[in-house]
Parts: sequence; C-alpha cells; structure tokens
Amino acid sequence: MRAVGPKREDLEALHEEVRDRLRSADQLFTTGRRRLVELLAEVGRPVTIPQLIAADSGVALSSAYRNMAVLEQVGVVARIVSSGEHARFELTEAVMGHHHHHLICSTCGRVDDFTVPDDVEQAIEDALAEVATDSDFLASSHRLDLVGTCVGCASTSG
Amino acid sequence: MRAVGPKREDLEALHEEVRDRLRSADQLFTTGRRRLVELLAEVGRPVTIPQLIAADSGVALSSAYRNMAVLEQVGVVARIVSSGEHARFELTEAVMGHHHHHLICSTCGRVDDFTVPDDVEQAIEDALAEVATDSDFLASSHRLDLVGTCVGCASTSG
DNA sequence: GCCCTCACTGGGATTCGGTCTCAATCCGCC
DNA sequence: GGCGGATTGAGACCGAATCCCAGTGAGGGC
Repeated sequence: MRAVGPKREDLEALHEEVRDRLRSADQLFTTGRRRLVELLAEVGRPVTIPQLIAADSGVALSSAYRNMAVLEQVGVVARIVSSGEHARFELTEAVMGHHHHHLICSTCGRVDDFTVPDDVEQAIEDALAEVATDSDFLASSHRLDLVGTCVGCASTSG
Repeated sequence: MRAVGPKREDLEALHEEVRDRLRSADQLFTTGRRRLVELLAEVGRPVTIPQLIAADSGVALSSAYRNMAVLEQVGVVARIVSSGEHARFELTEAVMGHHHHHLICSTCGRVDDFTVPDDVEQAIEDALAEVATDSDFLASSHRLDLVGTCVGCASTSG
C-alpha cells in the first residue's frame, strides 16, 4: 500500500506553500492548478500529462501543460525528460522537503523515487563540487538516475 | 585547446570497432555512418543532429537520425535527452573506453563530459546496487548529471 | 452580495523534433 | 563488370507540446 496520498494536514500545508509561491509571481491559485498539485501529491512519483488526464478527465490538455509550466516556474513542480516520450512531472524537493533520485525503467518508461544514504550523498556532493570548480562550471543541482527494468516489466518479459 | 580530435591510430581502431559491431548486426559500415562516427569523435562531447549537419552539410537529416538509431542499437553511440530540445548523441563508453558523466548547462543546453574519482564512483555503485535490490529493480546503468551554468553563459549573462 | 475587470480556461490550430515512405543509388559479392 | 539487396535522401507524415482566442471564472470594489 504505497502512494495512497499524503495526510490531510500535509496537503493543506502544501496548498498553502503553493499559494504563496504563486502569489509571489502574481499568479492565481486556481481550481485547475490546485487539482494538478493534488494529483501529483496523490501519485507520489513522476507522471505524464496524459496519465493525469486519464486519472481526472476534468483536466484539459492545454491547461495542464500551461499550468505545469507556471508551477515549474515558481518552483513547485519539476519536469523530467527521461526518454523521447512524454515529459513527466513531480512536486519539487523544495515543496516536498526531501532530496531524492529516480529509478527509470527503460522498458515502460515508469519512474520512481529513491534516496541514497546520507554519507554517499555527501560524498557525491563533495566530488561534484570539486568537478564544478575544476571545470569552471556553476553547478546548481545534480541528478542521479538508476536505469534498468522495473519489477512489472521484468516479470512480463521473462 | 580541447576536443581537437583523436590521434590517427585511435581513429582507425575506432573505425575497426564500429565496423565489427555493425557487421555483427548485419549492417554495413557505409560512408555516411563513418562520417557520423568521425564527427562525434572530433567534437568529443554530446551534440545534436542539427549541429552535425551544420558542421558537415553533406549529412542528410533523415539519414543522420536513421544511422544514429542504428549506431545506438549496436552500442556505438548513446542518445542523451537532457531537456525538451534536440536529443544529443555521443560515442558510448563501450567504444571510447571510459566511464563518464555529464555537465549540463541549463541555459544553452550544452553538454560536456566529466569523471569522478574512482572511490566515489565505487561508493555510488555500491549504494545503487543496494537500492536496486531493495526496490526489486534490475539496474543496467546509472547516470550522474551536474546541472548548472557553463562558463560561456555565466560570462554572457553577467 | 453584485458587478466589473482581467486572468485563466479549453478546444483546436500550429509548431517543430523526429520518423516513415519510396524511388534512386551505392555497396558487397559473385 | 554485373546483380541483388541494403542504404540514402527529399519530403510526407506523426505526435508531443505550444499558441491562439473566444468564453468563463476568480477576486476586488462597492
């Protein structure tokens, strides 16, 4: 029983946070945007716009893409372009409050979150800081993805 | 003076390797495919098809994409979809002989290669192996990208 | 609570990266 | 050198994502 959605208070705190961020950018916290945030919070992993529409037929394609762009701009959602297919969206680490990485299934495209132990994370950050310095590169973040085959695809194909 | 291209012998060894891999898949090592491999070896970092065509106007769009797909299939080139823009291609670690990661400029989209110390790489692999086990995920590879701003964009924008 | 204004919505047209089609061409083999 | 099949290249086509614009809803002033 995973990804059954956040507890009530968490959801309200999340909406509060989103509302503030939108206001700071002179944007309204409309019903459609609220719905997108709720859907993303419910599924708890990166999903595509078609998936969101399938889950809630009341969401319009163009509005979904436009609102995702707005929410991305204010730092509420992150866009993930893992392959050539549909882009995926998830709530950012900034609003969810925990740093994580992605398990990417190269067969079905599914993406899940995972975390690594703090000491490994620290080692990675240290190493990357050095690389950035050596390369005259202003690093803002890092991405660590694990690419392979998810349980579902593994059992289906083999 | 970086990325001025590989030494003569390296290039021939590379062509040999590519020819073998293509033959194993019942594919020909044609002039067009040779040209693509040469161009990729010359630039030494992930580039888009339009960039390759700009560098060598004798390359046709459809053929370039088709041949990249073929070369990808036989493990000679890797496709990188860093953002919503053009996909980028580079020679694989298998034919170039060294494991590396990517510096991605979120402003101009430019991608460069970098490596991390062996001990850090090992720590990452160990941690990921454990994650994969815990998640019932069959991992085939990992990707570690550093996202930020490259020197060119940093100096241009201020 | 009501109206007025203006941002937001949504359906379809449009853009654009990438793939497919198909006749012409090239390559490897005999 | 000639034959047969794979490859090429120009353009048609496809699909993801964006743009356009008339209609709608949200929030502020009264």
